[in-house]
Amino acid sequence: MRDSEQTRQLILAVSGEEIRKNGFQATSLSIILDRCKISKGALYHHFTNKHELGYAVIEEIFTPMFLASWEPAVTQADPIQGLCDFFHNAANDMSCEDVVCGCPLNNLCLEMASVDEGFRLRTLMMQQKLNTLISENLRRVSDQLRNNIDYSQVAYFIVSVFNGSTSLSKGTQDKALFQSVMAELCHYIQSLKLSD
Amino acid sequence: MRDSEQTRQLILAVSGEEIRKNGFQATSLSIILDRCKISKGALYHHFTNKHELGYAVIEEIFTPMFLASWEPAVTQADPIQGLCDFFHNAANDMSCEDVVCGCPLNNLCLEMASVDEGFRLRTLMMQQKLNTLISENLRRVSDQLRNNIDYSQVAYFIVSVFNGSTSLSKGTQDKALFQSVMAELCHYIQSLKLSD
DNA sequence: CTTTATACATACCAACCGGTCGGTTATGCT
DNA sequence: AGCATAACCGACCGGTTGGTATGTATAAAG
Repeated sequence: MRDSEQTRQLILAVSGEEIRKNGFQATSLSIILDRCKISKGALYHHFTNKHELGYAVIEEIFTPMFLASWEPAVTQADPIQGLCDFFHNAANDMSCEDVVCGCPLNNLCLEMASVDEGFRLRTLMMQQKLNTLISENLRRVSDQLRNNIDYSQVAYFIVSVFNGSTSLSKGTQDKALFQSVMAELCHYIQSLKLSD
Repeated sequence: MRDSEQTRQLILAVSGEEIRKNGFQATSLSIILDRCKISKGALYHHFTNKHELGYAVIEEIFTPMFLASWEPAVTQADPIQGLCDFFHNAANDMSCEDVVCGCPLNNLCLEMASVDEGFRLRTLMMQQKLNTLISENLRRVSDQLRNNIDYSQVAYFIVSVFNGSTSLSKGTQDKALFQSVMAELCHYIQSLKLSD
C-alpha cells in the first residue's frame, strides 16, 4: 500500500525527537502530525494510544541508540581506556543541543517512571541491559584490575555519574562543567586498575 | 485580613508536593486549588501566573530544603566522614516515596531548564550555591587530602553521582541499587584522603 | 471486474488547560 | 461609622488535549 512501515518509522523518528526535546507529557500529538504531514487517523492506525507510541519510541528508537553508544566503548580490548575515550569524546563532541536536551532516556525515566508502570518497566530493562554490558566487559579484564571490585556496583556508579552530570550540564547549560565531571570520572575509572 | 501569608505558604507547600510528584507542566492548577480549598482568584491574587508560582516554589521550598539537607554534612569537623554518613543515611532512611519521586530539584531542572530561562537560572544558582558549599568545606580540610584535587570538579562529581543515582533508583524503584551506588560513592570520597 | 482488507483522511467530541474578570467579603485606617 | 483596599470567589473564555466514529482511497487477491 502506501508503504505502511515507512510511515510508522517516520512517526517514531519524529516522536523521538519531540519527546527528547519536550518530554513525553508535554509533547502533543498535533505537532507530531504536523511535522509528519499525516492525519490523526494515520497515527491512531499505527498506535492504539499515546502511551503505546511512547513505549515504541523507547524500545525502537531510544534503547538501541543508547546501547549502541556505549557498546563500542566497552567491547574493545581495553574497556577502561575505551570508556575514558568515550567520556572524553562525549564531553568534546557534544553539541549544544545535546547539552540542552540531555540523555533522552534519562529524562523519560525521571518524568514517567513514577507515573506509568509501562515506562518504568522499559526503563528498568534498559538499565539492566546497560549494566550487564558494562559490568561483564569490566569483569573480562579483571586480571588487570583491583581485587575487591563489585562490578555491578561500579557499573551502576559509572552510569549514575554520566546521567547525573548530563542533567547538571543541562540545567546549567555549561559544557565545561560536563567536561570537568567527565575528567573526574576518567580519573575514577583509571583508579580501578592495578597501580603496582 | 484572612492571613494572606498563611494562604500563600499553603499554596507554596501544596504546589511543591504536587510538582515533586507530577513535574511542573503536568501539575494542574485545579488540583492545587482543590487541595488548598481556595479559588482560582485566590491563587492569581498571590501569583501572576503558573511560571511565577513555579519560581517561588523553587526559591522558597526546594532550594532551602536542598541546601539544608547537605549543609550539616559538610560543615562538621570531618566533611569526608560527614558526607559518607549523609549518603549512608540517605540510602537507608529514604522512604519508598522518596525513591519514587527522586530529587525534586533535579527533576525540575531536567524538565524545565530547556523550556524556560527562569527555571534554568534558578537551577543554575542552586547548583552553584551547593558546589560552593561542598568545595569550600572540602578545601577547609585540604591538609588531610591528596594534593592534586580540583575541589570544584570533585564537588560537581559528587553531586552528579548523587543526582544520577537518585534518577536511576527512581526509574528502577530499587532501593538496594541506590544503596549500592552510595556505597561506591563513599568509597570514592574516602579515596580523597591521604592514604599514607 | 469485483471483493476485501489495509491505510489513511476528516470531522468531531468531551475534558481539561491556564488565564481573565466582574463581583463580594473581610479587614485596617481614619 | 465610613471608606479604601487587600483577599478571595467563581463563572467564564479561547485554545488545546487525547481520543473516536465514520468515510474514502489504495492495492492486492480471486
